[in-house]
Amino acid sequence: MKEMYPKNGRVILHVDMNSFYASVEMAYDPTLKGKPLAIAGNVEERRGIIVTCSYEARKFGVKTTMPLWEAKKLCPQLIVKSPNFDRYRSASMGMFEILRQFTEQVEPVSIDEGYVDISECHEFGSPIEIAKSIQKRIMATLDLPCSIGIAPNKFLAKMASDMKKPMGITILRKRDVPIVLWPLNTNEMHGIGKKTAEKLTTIGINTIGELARGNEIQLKALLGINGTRIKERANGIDNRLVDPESVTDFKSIGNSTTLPKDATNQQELFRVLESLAETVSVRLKRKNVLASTIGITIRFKDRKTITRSKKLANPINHKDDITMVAKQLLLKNWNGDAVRLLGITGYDLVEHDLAYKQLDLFSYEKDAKKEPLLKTLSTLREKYGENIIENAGTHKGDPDHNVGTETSFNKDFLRSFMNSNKEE
DNA sequence: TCTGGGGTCCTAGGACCC
DNA sequence: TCTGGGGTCCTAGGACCC
Repeated sequence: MKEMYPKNGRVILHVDMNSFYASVEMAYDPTLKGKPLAIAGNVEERRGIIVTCSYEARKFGVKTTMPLWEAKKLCPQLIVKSPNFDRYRSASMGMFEILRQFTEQVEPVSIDEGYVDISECHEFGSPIEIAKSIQKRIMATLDLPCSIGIAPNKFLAKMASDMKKPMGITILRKRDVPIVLWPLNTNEMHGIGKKTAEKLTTIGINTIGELARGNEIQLKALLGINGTRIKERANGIDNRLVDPESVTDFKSIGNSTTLPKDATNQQELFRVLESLAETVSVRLKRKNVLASTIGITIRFKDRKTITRSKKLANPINHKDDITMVAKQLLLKNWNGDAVRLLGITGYDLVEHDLAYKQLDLFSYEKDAKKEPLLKTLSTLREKYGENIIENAGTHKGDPDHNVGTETSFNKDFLRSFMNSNKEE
């Protein structure tokens, strides 16, 4: 083992659940096992696509992202189920709990995959033995299959876990890279999609091997920093650490929906925004954060998609506030064309406690010119009740009307506050 | 009957400030 | 009189992944 993994070398596992949603459904209802099963969004409507499918369904050519009608044409006996995210989330939690039985150095990257740094994990045997134990334990307790890649870094572990499915274990050492990775096309590489692969062909690079030997200046000119990065990866180099904390600092929370049919009616679009805002609000609150930037996504009939966002002076997470900003963004940027999809996303997330701590600091601020803008609408609501904002807005010239004279903040503040979160 | 919904990271231009 | 250079913030879009 010492020879296999040099003293300072790391040992990273990438654990990848096999056709996760479908497997969870099969674990939940074993009569589904061995049958062609697909999980699809919008099953009742015609906009549904395949999210995941069982290996039995794949034999018929059914693939992820394929429209549902097409999948049914390929496989008429296909069993189709709507996703049940609560079920998947709890299976996912079970899976990560098992990984943490070996080490705390676990980094979830999505609901069904994660990295594990087992470099310091000596009491459970060799890397291969650990991978086997993980696989067995996940199968025994959750009835779910997974594939595991073992490598000296994240990139190689990820590439390795993809090589044998289902229930595979693959070791990919750095010295295996020329034989195993270099013959593959660049688009087989994690991090290279259609567009990048196309760009690479314009400078005569088609395989990972050609990329590994590619001209760095040329790659950088073509792809920016990513050019340098993918060349390194093609050479088996990747120094990113396994970071167990990365799950907790999420950057955005959003919700979007493809409308049952394209819409041009403003009231209809407004109602959709209200419902999206509600979901975003609930999710923000569940994670105990507020959003300082609200963005909307509009996809038109022709699939052209635009995003528009507004940075707010004050972080929010109340559904009415999110709705207000989203509606303004829509009014300002919608040209009346038929809309296919609408979405709302909150960015620049601030922890609830932090936002309130800032409030306390600023509640001593008396100088109106220094506008204590860190106060939040939600905070005001909590202190002064649900109607404060609307009332303050309606009672022109007397924003204090419903606040009471004893309150610590002044009209100037409220006015500047209203302005900062309203027009423009 | 084409093509969902959840994200992350990077780039680039303009505003603004010193 | 005819105009630099750097840094940061904000916004929009694109590529990629599951």
